[in-house]
Amino acid sequence: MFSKTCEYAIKAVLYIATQSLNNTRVKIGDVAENTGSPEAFTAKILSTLTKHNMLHSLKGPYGGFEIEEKKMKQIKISEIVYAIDGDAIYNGCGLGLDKCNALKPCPMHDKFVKIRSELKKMLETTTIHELATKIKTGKSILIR
Amino acid sequence: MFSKTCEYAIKAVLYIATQSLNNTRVKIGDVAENTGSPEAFTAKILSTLTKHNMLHSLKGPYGGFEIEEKKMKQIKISEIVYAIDGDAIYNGCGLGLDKCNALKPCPMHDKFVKIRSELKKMLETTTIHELATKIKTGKSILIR
DNA sequence: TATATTTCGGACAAAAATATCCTAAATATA
DNA sequence: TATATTTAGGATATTTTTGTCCGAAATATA
Repeated sequence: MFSKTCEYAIKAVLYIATQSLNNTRVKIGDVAENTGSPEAFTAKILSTLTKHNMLHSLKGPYGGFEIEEKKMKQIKISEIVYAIDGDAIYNGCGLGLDKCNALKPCPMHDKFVKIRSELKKMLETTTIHELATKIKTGKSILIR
Repeated sequence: MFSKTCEYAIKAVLYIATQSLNNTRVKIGDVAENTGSPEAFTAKILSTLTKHNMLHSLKGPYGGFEIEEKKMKQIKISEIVYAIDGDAIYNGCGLGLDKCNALKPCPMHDKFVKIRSELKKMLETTTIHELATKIKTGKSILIR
């Protein structure tokens, strides 16, 4: 569904968010350890997300990553997916046709549109805050 | 959603099916040309599908691939996907957790289960014959 | 039987995705 | 100011996916 990179990105953001809910800033090493992701690769991804203004980063001792509660409530999972994987999941043809639309549809077009619009809606209505809260209250996990 | 290999596989099967509806047996070159797929790679894929007993192949002059109308009506898109991509799309965790289930769910588990069960149902209720007919009647296309 | 045609299958190649390493830049603290 | 810590970013490496090539096997036809 998502690329590995995108899975890491979502998990990283959620881990940082849960820690930010406790006013704790986290280092890359912590993120990697608590999401089961490769550290150096995670660093790249966090850098990208920081540039996209989804995270706040601070260099130096006591530095790390954090995310304001206000932002957690604004940012939707769809935005992370879009920043990392682009719009293929939302707009690409399920059979890989260059052009595929209602006028010249691939044989699965209608069926795909239906599924994907639900996927899209789901991602666009799910906030970081909602998921981070699930983790904080022990209702779900990010690793194992 | 699907791997490139799987996209080629579905398109190839559908092309062969539309031709079989006209009692025409097709060669790999025809398949590649009419689905916009690389020929040698398509050959590999068709070989796999033949082994999975989804297609019938014949070597030699006037040989090629075909699929019985009876089979077109039996075989679902889900079977092609499973043969090529395995069950990750049906059972894998959306965030890539090794173990993710209702008891120890990732934060997106419930939402993913909902989407994926619809995707699964869609793939499991769509037959080759249904889609091949759409192509034959000009309602949809496999290329461009 | 000889030849041409076609799929089959193994080895190999290229491209893309995933992952590592290392140095620079920033910054808190002593 | 000197040092330790941490992110940023470029270069490089590894793995996986996608793709090619070529000879072998099968078979229709002359």
